[in-house]
Amino acid sequence: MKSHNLKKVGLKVTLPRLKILEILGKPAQRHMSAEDVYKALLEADEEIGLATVYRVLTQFETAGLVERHNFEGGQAVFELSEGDHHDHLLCVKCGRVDEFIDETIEKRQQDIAEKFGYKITDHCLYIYGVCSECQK
Amino acid sequence: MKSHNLKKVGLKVTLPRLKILEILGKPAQRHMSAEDVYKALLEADEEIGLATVYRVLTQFETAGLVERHNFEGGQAVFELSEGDHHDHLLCVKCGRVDEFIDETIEKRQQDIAEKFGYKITDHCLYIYGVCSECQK
DNA sequence: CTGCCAAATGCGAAAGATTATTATTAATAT
DNA sequence: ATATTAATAATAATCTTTCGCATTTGGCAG
Repeated sequence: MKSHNLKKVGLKVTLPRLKILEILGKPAQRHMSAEDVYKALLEADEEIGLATVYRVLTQFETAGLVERHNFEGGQAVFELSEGDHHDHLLCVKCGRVDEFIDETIEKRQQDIAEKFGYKITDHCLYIYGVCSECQK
Repeated sequence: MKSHNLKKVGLKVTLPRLKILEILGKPAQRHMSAEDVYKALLEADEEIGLATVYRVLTQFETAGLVERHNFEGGQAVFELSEGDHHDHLLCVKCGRVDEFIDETIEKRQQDIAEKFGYKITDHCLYIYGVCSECQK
């Protein structure tokens, strides 16, 4: 069933790709770095090289299956994209990530881009802070 | 006069630091990567090591003198901070960067963070697009 | 002004993240 | 089932950033 998506974007259905999709699909661990995905694969007893993970994630990004985020911290983070755009709230203490969408902000961004003469291709909003748990 | 800032944040006034401040201060080239700064220093006939550039930029960031941005493209980018917070519009074709500030968005972010129980420490909004020049 | 000491720098090496190379293997169309 | 083409594994290479340590320098006491 997932293989459907791969075929649709012109990618062969291979075991590494399916496994990586599966890992990213688990709601517990959205927002994973390539390294994270690699480790998760090892834990699932899948012998898939780190280079392959990077290659596949980049292909997925190009195909629009995942989104790449440049959060703070050096490593890019990937997230399965489900059509719905959203922005992010990140806890600087525990690394927790929350997602949100706000129409007012979306609209304002359009207005601003227009005012500057830009044609938007993409945008991202990261709010860093301390989550309720970590404030205690 | 610039050395004033350095002293105020508890950093010794050294030639590398002054030169780096000077480079970042030129309006033509805000938003530079460490490598960019390093090259600019070489062009100004200043023999300052790349490691020092990184070290100094990180210290400046800690001291609040510059801001670090994780734009797309692997390298972090630094910008002299002048008190005024602002967000960024980036052209994906030519690399141009425009700055803006929008109170409506700022306010909404506060509301959202509050709703999720976060205490904001920082935030950044990057709008990627094609600038008016590059649309021609 | 001189010299001391902590702090800063330079250089090279190391670490971390990501991409490229190439021989081998697997997926797909026929 | 087989040929064709793309994907993978493994390793090396690259790029960005940081670290360790010997040397130098800025700030300050005398």
